[in-house]
Amino acid sequence: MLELAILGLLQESPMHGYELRKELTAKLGAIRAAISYGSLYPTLRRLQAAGWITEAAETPATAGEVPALTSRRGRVVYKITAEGKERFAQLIAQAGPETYDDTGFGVHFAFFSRTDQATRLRILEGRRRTIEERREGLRDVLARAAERLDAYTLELQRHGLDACEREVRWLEELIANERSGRAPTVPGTGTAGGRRETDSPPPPGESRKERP
Amino acid sequence: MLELAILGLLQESPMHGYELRKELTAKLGAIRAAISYGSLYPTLRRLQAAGWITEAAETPATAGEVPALTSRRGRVVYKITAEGKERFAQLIAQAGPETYDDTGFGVHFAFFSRTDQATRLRILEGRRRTIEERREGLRDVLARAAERLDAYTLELQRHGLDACEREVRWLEELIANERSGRAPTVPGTGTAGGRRETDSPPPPGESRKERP
DNA sequence: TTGCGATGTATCGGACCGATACATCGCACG
DNA sequence: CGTGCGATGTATCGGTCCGATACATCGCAA
Repeated sequence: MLELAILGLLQESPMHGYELRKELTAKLGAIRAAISYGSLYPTLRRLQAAGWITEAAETPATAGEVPALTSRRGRVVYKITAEGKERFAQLIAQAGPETYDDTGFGVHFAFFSRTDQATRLRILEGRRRTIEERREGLRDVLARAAERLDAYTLELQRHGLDACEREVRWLEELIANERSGRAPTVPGTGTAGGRRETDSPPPPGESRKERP
Repeated sequence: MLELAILGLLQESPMHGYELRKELTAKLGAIRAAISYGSLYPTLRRLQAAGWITEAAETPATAGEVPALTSRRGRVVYKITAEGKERFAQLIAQAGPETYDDTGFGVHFAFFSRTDQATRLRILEGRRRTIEERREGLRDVLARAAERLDAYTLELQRHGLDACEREVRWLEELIANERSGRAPTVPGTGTAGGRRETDSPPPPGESRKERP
């Protein structure tokens, strides 16, 4: 999963580790706390060994103002390679069971703008299936084993069941949206504090400008 | 976390691994998929080495009907020891940062009926704090960095924000309930199919009988 | 009779986390 | 003027947990 996320982010622009972590946290903040360096750096090394990313020289472009005072240690900037882009495309298109668990789905969803519509639909439906099964499991426990469990455990199940039902409804909307045209605008979610309408989402085919 | 859950379950009755996994899945189904044997068995061994659980002979009580046909291999039944109960009490009472993440909180909450009220309150408030911070982070991203993110990523954040707001409300109710008396009855959740009122939860002070 | 699904125990490699260490930079406060 | 602290930045280590896999028994239905 980390591999996919890193490849996806580096496709937007080259970055060094610290920056990568911040972007990762911003992009995936809804699904996981914050990626650990203990995972990040080893993964970067692994990706580099596989030839999917390379180290790029620290750009002196914006650093013109600041002179390279002493010697400028550290700051390893990574960029994605052509093979890396292929790898990303392959990872993003294939959907295994791990694509439907909380983290896996979140990461895939976060890169939906780089995913073709058929795959998006497949993933959304797979996720729905997964959540529906979890929901049924919770209903079973609540209906059949309620007397064996204490009040707190039951309350936990109820809260979980509620979350499942909400997520299924959310997915239904996204799926309907996906089928009937473009743009992930879910009408139900209009209270997010910030303004909506901020950006007019691009039509389904993502704008492919690879020029730097 | 697994350690805590196992100790908690074995306190209710002795079990073998397979059974333990099923009970674990039933009790924690709302927060995590299903515990892996690759975690369960090594943990059991660790707990046994520490002296917190012991192997118990297969009870021949209910097996009176069925004769021990060949030789009855396998089926290692574990039971908790006095030291194990102490360990459980210690783990359940202390609250570190890991007590407030999704899994940690879920496990602690699932054993709230074995937790004293002061600790329950402390944990609920800590969890609320954690979720509030997550919520603020998401709001910040949605308010300040919205133009940098694509429509799908934004939708993900909105969904996450919504989940945070719901959980905070849920926690508020639980906290209010906890303060003002007993029983985790959250009025909002009254549609769970099963009957409530099934068990009258014991008054706040748990019954402390350590005699074996 | 045979074969399949549930029960049951077990290991191995790999992913990811939390703690920790260490170095530089800018700036606020004394 | 210095000095110390918070942000930036790279890196490793031990430990927890997962997913795949292997293997054996039991009851039952085709």
